[in-house]
Amino acid sequence: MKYWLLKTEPDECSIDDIKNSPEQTMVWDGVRNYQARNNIRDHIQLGDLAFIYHSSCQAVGIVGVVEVVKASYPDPEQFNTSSTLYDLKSSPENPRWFNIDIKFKTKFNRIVSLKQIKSIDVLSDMALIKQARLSVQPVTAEHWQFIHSINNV
DNA sequence: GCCAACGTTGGC
DNA sequence: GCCAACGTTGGC
Repeated sequence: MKYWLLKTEPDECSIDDIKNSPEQTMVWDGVRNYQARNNIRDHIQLGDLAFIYHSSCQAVGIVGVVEVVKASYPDPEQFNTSSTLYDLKSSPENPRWFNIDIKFKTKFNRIVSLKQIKSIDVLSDMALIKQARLSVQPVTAEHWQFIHSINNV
């Protein structure tokens, strides 16, 4: 089992939106970056866990955990000409973009803020810091556990 | 809202 | 395949 971090703008989709969805499950779509796509398509597996990270908002940081309940499949919206996610250069025979489905697991009592993460030596080599714009990124078991230990204090 | 960082596109 | 121009992300 692997660990991940998924970025989202809470105005679009927050941890509460996931929690309040039917079956507490939602489609994770809209990823249009190749490295993030590769992580979704090739590496994320059923049963993996992921942090949800709120970006571009007042309180930036990790807010909870979700579980991958469906492995990658082509995003149907890339073929929908009236969708903002439409991609002219993609085809059903050779799809470019992939979704997963995720299910709410836990919401942290307190956010683990980006500021906190940046201030902790052990976490300084997280992709979150080193590769600030990667919206779907792996998290090591060490970092995963460390962040949980912060939250539990 | 600004703007630095950086990913993508497209001409050559 | 290079790289300038352009577009987007995301912290502040």
